[in-house]
Amino acid sequence: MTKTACDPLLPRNASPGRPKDLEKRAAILDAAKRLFPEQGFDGTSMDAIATAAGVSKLTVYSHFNDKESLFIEAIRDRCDEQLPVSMFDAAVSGDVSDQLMPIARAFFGLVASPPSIAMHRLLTAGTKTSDKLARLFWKVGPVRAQEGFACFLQRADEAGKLQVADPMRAASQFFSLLKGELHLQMTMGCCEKLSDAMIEEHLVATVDTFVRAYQRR
Amino acid sequence: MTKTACDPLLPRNASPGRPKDLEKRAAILDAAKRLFPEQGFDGTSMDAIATAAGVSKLTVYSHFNDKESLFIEAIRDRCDEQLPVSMFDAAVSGDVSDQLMPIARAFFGLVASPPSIAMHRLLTAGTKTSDKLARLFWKVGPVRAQEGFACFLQRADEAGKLQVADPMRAASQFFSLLKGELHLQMTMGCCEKLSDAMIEEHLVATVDTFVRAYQRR
DNA sequence: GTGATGCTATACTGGCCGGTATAGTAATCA
DNA sequence: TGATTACTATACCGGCCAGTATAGCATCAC
Repeated sequence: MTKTACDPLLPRNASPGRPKDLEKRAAILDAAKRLFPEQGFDGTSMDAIATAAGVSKLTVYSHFNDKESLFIEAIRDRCDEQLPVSMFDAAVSGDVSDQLMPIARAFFGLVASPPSIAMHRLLTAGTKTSDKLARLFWKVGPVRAQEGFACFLQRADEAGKLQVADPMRAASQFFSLLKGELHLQMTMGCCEKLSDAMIEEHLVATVDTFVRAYQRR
Repeated sequence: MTKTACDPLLPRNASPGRPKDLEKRAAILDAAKRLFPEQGFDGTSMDAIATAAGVSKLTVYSHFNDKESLFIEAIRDRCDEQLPVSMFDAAVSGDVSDQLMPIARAFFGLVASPPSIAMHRLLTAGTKTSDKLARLFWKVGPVRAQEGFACFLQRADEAGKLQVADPMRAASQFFSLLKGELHLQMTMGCCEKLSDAMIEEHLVATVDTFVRAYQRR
């Protein structure tokens, strides 16, 4: 029997000619995901992206309609990647502070990472483009994390470890405290050194304050 | 007697020709202070500033060396203007929460104002130029406010109203809580509506949490 | 093979912008 | 009055960039 190269069960490639190279598309997207956060929207030229991807500029335009489309896809990808999968599904047991500390470390490590800082800058740049993105990011980023952590807090409340009337607000407060002035300094780029000891001290103080505010009374 | 126009007691105008028009300089600076926050550094052209100031572009360059110099002077001016003069000098008396609420309202009103948001965006833009500025802003802005509030907290501690072991950290935490996710949403530009009721609710919850964490025990 | 399409290289258009040049007018001093 | 300087208007330079055009080569389906 003749094994036709075009399996009718697979998604039919409508166009007869040479198919687009998906690896090139990925390379372009990778370059965009790296360059946009590094240099901003205005600061990143399509030529630079094409060069970084090892591809001609026209190829970039054949895969993506224009600069804005590419930007949006790149940022959306980054959001998905950085989303912590399941950080809050631990059962409530033992000392609450001991359970909060790893969560605090993970969250701070996430938002304080250079890609997250770069991301944050892009989203707060106030561009027309970044507005649509910000709404999208808000749903898949902060909101999802808050819901997960609020869930954990509710379980802690039910287990009698904490007293949390409004878990979503408490979760939001916890994350705000965690970011704190350190995160602000980082986004501004005027962070002196930020030793690990300082960070750990900050995390401990944050968990401490949070537990004092929401301890059972 | 002849009243010479050149009073030797006044600062001597070294140059013989026509003096620079200080009003024009002020107009340029005003335009820059308005346009830079609105449109960012890259997004604001020197032509636009000259036009907005009702002045020729060359006059702009005669008063300011280049775009970066103008940017720095404009932002520095804004920082000085928005600095809250003395917000924390109230004596500690009566219910602490009642004293914290006006501070919370004032601080939130300040950082949530459109000029502050625009300012914040500029400082976190990550430009080479904004780095120097951020350090400068850090001293005259957040640090000064934290010192003032930390002073208030220390007095509250000494009066037995609160129990604050580390006033500076507590002050930082209070401000972080106050900004919270609302401020983040604003800087991203995806704030839905933000009714006054929501804001007041947020402020009350913040003060409440803060007092619970730092109440005397 | 044939035809259709993807990719590359290069060059180009049109526009914006930072900064400069020129030439003329206005204001101030001696 | 004359010298000097500020200011305006306009034009220009050089550079960067988004996006397009052209022409040739590469790769796929049939």
